[in-house]
Amino acid sequence: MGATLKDVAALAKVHPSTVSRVLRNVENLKISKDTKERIFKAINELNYQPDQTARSLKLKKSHTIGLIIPNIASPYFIGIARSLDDECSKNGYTLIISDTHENQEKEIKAINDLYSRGVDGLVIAPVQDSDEHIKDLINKNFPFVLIDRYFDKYETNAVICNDKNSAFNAVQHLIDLGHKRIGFISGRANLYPVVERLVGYKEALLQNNIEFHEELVYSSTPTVEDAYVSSNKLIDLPDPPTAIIISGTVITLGVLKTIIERGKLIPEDLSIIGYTDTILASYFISPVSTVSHKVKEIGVESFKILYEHMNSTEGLPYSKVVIDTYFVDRNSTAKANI
Amino acid sequence: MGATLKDVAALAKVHPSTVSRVLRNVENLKISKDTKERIFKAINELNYQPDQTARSLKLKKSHTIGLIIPNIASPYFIGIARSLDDECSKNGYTLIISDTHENQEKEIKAINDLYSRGVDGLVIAPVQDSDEHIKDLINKNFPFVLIDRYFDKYETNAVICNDKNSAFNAVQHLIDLGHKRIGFISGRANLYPVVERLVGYKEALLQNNIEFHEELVYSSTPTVEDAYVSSNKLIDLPDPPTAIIISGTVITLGVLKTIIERGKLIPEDLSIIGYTDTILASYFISPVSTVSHKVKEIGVESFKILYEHMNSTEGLPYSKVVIDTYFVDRNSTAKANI
DNA sequence: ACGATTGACACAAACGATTGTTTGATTTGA
DNA sequence: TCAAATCAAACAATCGTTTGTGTCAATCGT
Repeated sequence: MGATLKDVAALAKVHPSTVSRVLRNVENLKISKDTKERIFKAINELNYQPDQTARSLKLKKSHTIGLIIPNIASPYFIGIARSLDDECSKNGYTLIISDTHENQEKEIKAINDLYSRGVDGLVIAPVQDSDEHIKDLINKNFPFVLIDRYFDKYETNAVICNDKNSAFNAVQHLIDLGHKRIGFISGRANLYPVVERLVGYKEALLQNNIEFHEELVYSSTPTVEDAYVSSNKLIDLPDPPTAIIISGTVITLGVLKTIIERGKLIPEDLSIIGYTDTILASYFISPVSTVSHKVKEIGVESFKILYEHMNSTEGLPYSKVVIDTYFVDRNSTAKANI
Repeated sequence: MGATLKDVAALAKVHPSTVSRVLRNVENLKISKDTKERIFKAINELNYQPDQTARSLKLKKSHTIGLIIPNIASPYFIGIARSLDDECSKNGYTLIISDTHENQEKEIKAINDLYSRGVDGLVIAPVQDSDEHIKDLINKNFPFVLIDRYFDKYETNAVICNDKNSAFNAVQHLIDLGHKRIGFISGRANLYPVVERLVGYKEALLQNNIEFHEELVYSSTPTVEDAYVSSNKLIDLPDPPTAIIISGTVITLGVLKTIIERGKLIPEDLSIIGYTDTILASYFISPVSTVSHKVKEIGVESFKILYEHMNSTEGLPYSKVVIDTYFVDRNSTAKANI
């Protein structure tokens, strides 16, 4: 395609290695001013741009990192992607985003693909249907950090949210308003955040001497349709919940659909607290109070950790960062009317 | 990192070139079964994965394409990205997404970065503040396709939407309902789709003998805040519009904010038609009828065109594909009450 | 004034693959 | 039976950089 180092060198009548050193501004470099000028002139004239592929091959560094997320359409993950992308740009890295569609095979393929493409590190929100490939990465000593989701059985870098706490607080908030029958609807049950939130949910009940009822808890695929079905079942219960915790943006939409159809008023008939991160939550048919995540921080922290691990040969200890959540009140909760 | 061709070759006691040929399954290849088996065994044993960087360097093909979009948080562009990503996966390409934040400099940087990283082609939704860099790509004869936005002054590959028509139809729809004062709020005025939509808007008015009023048209930055300001100005007009065409998702949110605050009812007090592509539009405070885009087709078509241009040395003619839009009625328009 | 330093660059070997060309061995054909 | 054809695999150059090591002249110190 374009001009190469050799072309530049030929035009400037020097050796390619000299051009390379001038370009990289190697330390303790002794090159005459005249030569430098000739080189820069040649570079301009030929509009030379270094071939990053060749550099990567030689340097064994691509200045590229991969982000593997289950759903590129989710505002939550996109927020993280954007933040991570910003950090990358600032530091001269290029980000490659891979969408696994919450599919374990695609995730494994993506990891292999990116690895073999020579990314320097990986940020992964794993599907969590299996974990052998994660173990592989650990064994290879390849730099990566898990986000949002975590495997208790492995020690890895991770940036996760305070899910247990946030759920505990949300439930406590509802209990304080007099609610006793509190529903919990979420996406896939095996996901770390869902597990943790459920733990927080149960702990809050326990601490307030409220019995846990299995029938108030629904997990499903993260689709509007499934959430619609789940929420309808909840409402159809003989003794339906007076409040619902909703785990996930898409799930929230499904629940809203039910609520509209059933003519329920929020928060008069039903209090809801969602987990979602988007300005859109304010514009929902009925605005939803949410437990929100500092998505920006997740991106920043994961880059920071990854950066350290990419640029150190010694076995750095793993970092596990827990990011706090915050509650955004949009008046979708009210006192239980008993 | 991992094992190389050489390692495999050594273990299998053959020459690296043999391993390479066996792996790529070169045509007319004569290799004894025994040797092949030894090679595959070695590959498995060493868990060999070819170094794509080295391949790219040698083959001058990276099987990578770049997508440059102004806003990765926009449901519209994410839809395109997802579709394009799917096409890429299907065809063994990796997609690198670059977010320009609607910033011209970042776009230029992104193009240079991706080019120098050796992507085989580019899909670009340009910021359209300048176009010299687009001309550069043309001169370099580098494969790329413009999406959503287009430069009338250059002939390039492009996949764009039928914006003039869609706006014409939307306005006609409103006129048919008896509306005469129809507002138009959009993001940046210099963007191709905005320009086209405005043309369609004006044509519809003209054809129905309705005078065009400058004060009914607002363009701004694509932010909730600006759209909020614009829509307030529209409503504060001595003779305010009875219907509004809203160009863009974020702009729609700003208008909705105004409408809620001012206590207007949709569609009783005000008819609105939005341009946005997302299931979310159904869940807005007031669902918005929209002109929607076949985002999936945009991804598919742009990949198809790009693929052809990447894999042909002869100067292929440029393709310009126009994708039709479709109207989704969510009852946000009603007869003008005069 | 003469060896030692240093300045300014050139040389050449990598990095890990691909591929046109050779080489030696085996088989074929007449 | 022996040259020609075919088979199976090795050799070596190359992609565009980077970087350790040479080299040769000019300058330095004493």
